[in-house]
Amino acid sequence: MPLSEHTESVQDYLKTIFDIQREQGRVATTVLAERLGNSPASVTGMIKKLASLNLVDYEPYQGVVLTAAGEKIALEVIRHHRLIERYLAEALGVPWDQVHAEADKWEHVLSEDLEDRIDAMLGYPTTDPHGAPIPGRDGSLPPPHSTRLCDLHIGQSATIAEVSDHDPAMLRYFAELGLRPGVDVTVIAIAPFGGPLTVRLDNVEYALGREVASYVAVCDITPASAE
Amino acid sequence: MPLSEHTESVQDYLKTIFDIQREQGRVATTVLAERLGNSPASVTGMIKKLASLNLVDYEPYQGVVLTAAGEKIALEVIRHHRLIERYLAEALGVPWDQVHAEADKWEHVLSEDLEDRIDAMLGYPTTDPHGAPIPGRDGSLPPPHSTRLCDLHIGQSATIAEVSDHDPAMLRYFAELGLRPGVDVTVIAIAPFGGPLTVRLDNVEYALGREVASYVAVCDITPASAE
DNA sequence: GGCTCGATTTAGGAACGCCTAAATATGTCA
DNA sequence: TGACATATTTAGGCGTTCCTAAATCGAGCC
Repeated sequence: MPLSEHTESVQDYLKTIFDIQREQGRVATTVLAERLGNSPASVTGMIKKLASLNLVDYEPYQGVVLTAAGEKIALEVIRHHRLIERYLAEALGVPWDQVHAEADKWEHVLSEDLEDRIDAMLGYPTTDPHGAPIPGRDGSLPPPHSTRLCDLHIGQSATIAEVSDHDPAMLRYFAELGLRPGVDVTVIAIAPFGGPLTVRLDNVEYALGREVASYVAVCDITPASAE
Repeated sequence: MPLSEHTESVQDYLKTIFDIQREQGRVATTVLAERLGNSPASVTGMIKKLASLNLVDYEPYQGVVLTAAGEKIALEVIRHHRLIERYLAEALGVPWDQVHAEADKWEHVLSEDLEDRIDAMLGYPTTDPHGAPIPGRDGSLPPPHSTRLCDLHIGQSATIAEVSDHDPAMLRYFAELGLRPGVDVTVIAIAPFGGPLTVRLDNVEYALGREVASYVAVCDITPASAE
């Protein structure tokens, strides 16, 4: 059953369930409600509908998990979303803190034909501007990054793989620092008692809050004290 | 009141009312219903809503006319639509018989910011791929073309100004003929009793049905028998 | 083992945009 | 002028998605 047979609401629910599921496994009603900005009661109603469409497995009081069919649709929506983000940034110069909001609207009206044209025009990209992977047309998606910037030890270097796109203000902050996917980072110091990390980016040192650093995923990590 | 404060339905109604009004003056319920693919009863309901929003002047049993506020919104929607059509054709290579359907979906989710970026990227175009004028940001729009291809006399030449985009199959036919805005055309013969016109396009002669020729607007007409 | 608090579901309802069927207005033609 | 055909509106309803308020479940704590 193609994407377009489902309402925008259904698509948004599936996309959001997929995201939460990646982080937390089973998806609780309240968590979903909060992420979507709806009341828990409304979410229960929609969940029942999704269950009757066999898009989620629903256990009352126990939350939901996507079925294979639901996951397939979620991945199509996410593919649209990330491809559009990439296109907006690359072809139209939209700042990276704005592409998410824009893509949230566009993703629901993108035809398959246009999706293919955009994909080809961009040279079949594999990540969006925040470093998040773009699912393949076949629904393939690499596993999430296992290491965050805040997990590194002093002296370790790594490459920025992905930054969270949930807060536009944080994205503007990252942009100011030059902290973006593909850039190398080295941890210079870690203050005790949950204090800030000192990192070097492009030969400049910055102090980053521990929480902010948890929103940055890294890869290609060097062994500790390589420096 | 900005565009985005109105539902997609309202935007579609206003856009369609504007189009019909240009051709026929006051807009009858039935005509609007047919163009939108809705039942007349549904249209009456929506018309009342538009009237209560002061977007149309409604006289029961007499149809509607846009108010200044309604016209402003209609022009914004049409600007979005035609700018997107142009963008799709030019930047993404979408065939001109498909841009209309695609734009009908995209027009409702285009932010002002993105509108400006697209406008600039295209070099502030004044027409869409079918030759229809793109309203200015200020709502300005040139008057409709006064002459159609079927209005020309034998021997007259003119330039194609605009073709109707209502039928994708007809657009594909026009594309085959090389009949597109900006191309010069000369009327070689006109068969009697409503018969076909023979026209020359790019040094090739074609016979065109009278009705088809009525869907083509022309400009820069030479005096009769210039040839 | 009962209690209580937070999470979740049920109940009831609203706005929107569409529908069909039935009633009513309009305008034209004899 | 009256009757008919057509255009239009009214009445009643449906599906979707959301809401608030009230009931109910579940799990940890005393």
